[in-house]
Formats: sequence, structure tokens, C-alpha cells
Amino acid sequence: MCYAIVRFGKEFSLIMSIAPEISTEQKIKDVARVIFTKKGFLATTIRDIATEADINVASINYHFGSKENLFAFIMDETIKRLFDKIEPVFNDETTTIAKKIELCVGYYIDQILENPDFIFFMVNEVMGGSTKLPMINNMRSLVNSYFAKQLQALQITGGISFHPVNIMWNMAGMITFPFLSRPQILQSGSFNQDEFLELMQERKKLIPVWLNAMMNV
Amino acid sequence: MCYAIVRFGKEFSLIMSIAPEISTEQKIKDVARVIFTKKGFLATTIRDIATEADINVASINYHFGSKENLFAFIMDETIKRLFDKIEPVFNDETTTIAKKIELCVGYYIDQILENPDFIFFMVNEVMGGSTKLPMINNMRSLVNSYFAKQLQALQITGGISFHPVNIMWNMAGMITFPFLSRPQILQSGSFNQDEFLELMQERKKLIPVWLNAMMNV
DNA sequence: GATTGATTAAAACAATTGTTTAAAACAGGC
DNA sequence: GCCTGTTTTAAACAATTGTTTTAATCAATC
Repeated sequence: MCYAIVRFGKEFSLIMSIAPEISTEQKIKDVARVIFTKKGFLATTIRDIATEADINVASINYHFGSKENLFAFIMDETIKRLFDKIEPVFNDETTTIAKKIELCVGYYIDQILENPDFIFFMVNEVMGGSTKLPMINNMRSLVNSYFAKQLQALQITGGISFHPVNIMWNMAGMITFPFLSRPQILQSGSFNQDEFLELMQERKKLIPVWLNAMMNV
Repeated sequence: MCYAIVRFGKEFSLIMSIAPEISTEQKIKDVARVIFTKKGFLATTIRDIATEADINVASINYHFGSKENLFAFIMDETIKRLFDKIEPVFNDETTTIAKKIELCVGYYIDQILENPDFIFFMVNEVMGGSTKLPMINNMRSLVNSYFAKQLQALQITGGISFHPVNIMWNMAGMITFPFLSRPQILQSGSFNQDEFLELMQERKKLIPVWLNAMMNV
């Protein structure tokens, strides 16, 4: 609980919760997400988190059991956030393939632009190679989505001449690659931060166009 | 040095180097490449390497100074191997853009198929965020390659209506993404190992076609 | 105001890490 | 056979890690 002793003329009064209450648990989660995302699981120490959150190291294990538990918890939350927004788009039965792609690309790029390290977080998880990942269930739900069915139908009717999963892979690859190599891109001096962002804004419009062109080969 | 005592009738003879000489240094490099690639820099311990290479931990620091030095050495070598093959393709002034893309895609995918963890190695490096990377010099040389000039010319003459770097990013993204998510793909059960490989073989032919379609939008 | 249960804090713990030391083993030249 | 410099080994070192312990603090209830 957060107090403040406030002078008011000659009176002193004790005011509770002058700042919005932020629980230790929430502080840990907020800080841990940032540090895990930036440095990865292994390079992050619970002392990093404790220092940054201004709490005791023991509190982390008290609230989350272990470093690994904390990481898993945050990971679940992060992935859930993403898929909770993508799934409705994919399963909307009233929109065309082209519209779904347009929405998905736009949303995905915006998501990464807001949280640039998110992509590293995802890759980190993949590379960790751990099983029982919430990611897999989410991926499976995308494979079974209405969008997937639309693509399969497109293949059967001869609309595309290749396996529909290629559409998904190409979309994901085109969205994510520039972000993955961004550190190198910026450091090599080919583009500065603003130029990079502008290119990504252009790509929001271009990727759907490109994917459309692909489907017509 | 490697000896063997070989029986020959009633004679015994001492034969030197019956097996090809493998120096300690080479053993360390071979083992370290595999383990670093598989587990990443942080998760790899010099004791892992020493045990696997069947040598003493101190030998690693004797020959390479430090774990970080060893990693940098291997990284340099690995990246050099890749770019030494891509650069000639990119700088050949007698081949068309389409042909360069075809060669590059095919070679790149083959390279990753041969060493599936290579892509994680690359991403690991990017995510490590270290400076003074040989990678950056290599990327810069690609940006200044004859292929890049061909793409720029194509944009100027109106052959493409967007920044040529998008071609590079799309090519790289489409090549790498399936490999990055392979662990999830296989684990989710959508495809098995053989199906995945077959899809990648198809993509060797399809990606150049798709890129060509893109350039005509 | 004492009691209770939940939370926080400081310190210690055990294990693992990369690195160094100092001695042994080795190979080659005289 | 002895000496020389190189390589390998076992052991120790210092630092850092995640975790646990134990006591103090806090907020609420009676």
C-alpha cells in the first residue's frame, strides 16, 4: 500500500494510495517482460529484474516459483495477446482471402512496430526448443482456421498451383525478416531509423499486393 | 601424434599416422561449431565442448584465449563460407536478375538444408547485438554488389515501382522463415520431416517465380 | 492492542561458470 | 641422453547464478 504524508496548512493528513497501486507481482511482470524480451531467457538474471523493479530477489521466487515459471507465464501472456487479435480475423467467414491478408499484415506489422523486440522474443522461444508451448496450440488453431479452409478451397479449385501453407510462410517471412535483421540494417548504415520505418509502412500496403500477385502465377 | 602397432606375419611394425591427423585445435573447432550452433553461445559451456571433443577444458583457452574468442572465430568462418559463395553470384555481370535470384535461392536453401541450425546461428548473432560483426561488412558488400546495381537500374527505368531492397528482404524472408519455425511446424504435427523437405524443394523453384511475379506488379 | 497470515527483506547456500595455475607429458634438435 | 619449447592435464580460483532460509514487516481481524 502506498502512503503519503501531506502538509495542509498546519494540518497533516495521511492519504492512501495517492499513486495508482502497482502490486509487486505486476511490477515484476512488467519489468521481466522488457528484460526477457531484450536479452533473452539465459542472459536475463533474476537480479537484473529485481534491481530494475526495485524489489528483492526472493520476491520473484515467492510470487512465481522460479525464473523459468516467470518466463513461461510472460511468454503465455505475450503469445495470447497476439493470437487473440489474429484469430478473429482468420475466422471471419464474411471476408475474402485478400481482405484477411491485408488486415493480418497491417496488424502484425503494427504490433511489431509497437514492440520491436517481440519478434526476438518469439524466435528466442522457438530456438529454446522447449516443448509444451502455448505457441503450438495457437499455430494449430491457425492451421484449422477458416482462412486455412479458404486457401485449401482455392487450391482445389485451381486458384493456386501450390500448397496453401506457402502463402502463410511467405506472409510471415516477408513481415518478420526486416525486423529480424534490423539491428544489422541500421548498423550497416544502409538506412536510418526513419527510413526503415517508412519502408515498413510501405510494406504494409505492398505485401498484400505481392501475395496477390503470387497467387496468380 | 597417432600410432598403431600392426601385426604383419611374425613382424610388428610401428606405423605413424594411420588415421588422418586431427589436431586438438581442429577437434575443438569441429565440436564447438556443432554445439554453439545447436545451443547458442550462452547455453554452451566450454566443458560441453571439452567433453565432446575429449580434451581438457584448459586446452580451449590455451588455443583460443577465451570462449568468446572461439565463438567469434567460428562465427567468422561460418559467415565467410556463406558469403564466399553468394558474392560471386551477385557480382557476375553476365547473368540477369532472374538468374541471380534463382541461383541464390537454390544455393541458400541447400546450404540451410545441409546445416539446419545455421539459421539459428545467424539469428543468434543478430540477437546477441554485438558490434564489430563480420556480418555487417558482408552485408555492406552485398548492398554494393552488381546485383544491387541491377535492381536500382530496374527501379529507375520503371521496372519496379518500389525500393529494390524489398526484393532482397522478401527473398531472405521467404527462404528463412520456414526454417526458423520448423521446430514448431514439426512439433505441431502439420507436416512431418519428409513433407517439410519436399515443400522446401518445391520452394526452391517457386520463390524465384514468386519474386518475378512481384516485380511485375 | 494482540494475533494471524501474507508479503518483503537480507543473508546464506549450493551449483555452475570461464579462467588461471602449476606440474606433467610430449616431440624435436643437438 | 639431455635440453628446449610446446602442448596437455588436473586442480584450484573467483565470480555469478537460481534458490532457500530465516527473520522482519505489513495489513487486516478479532
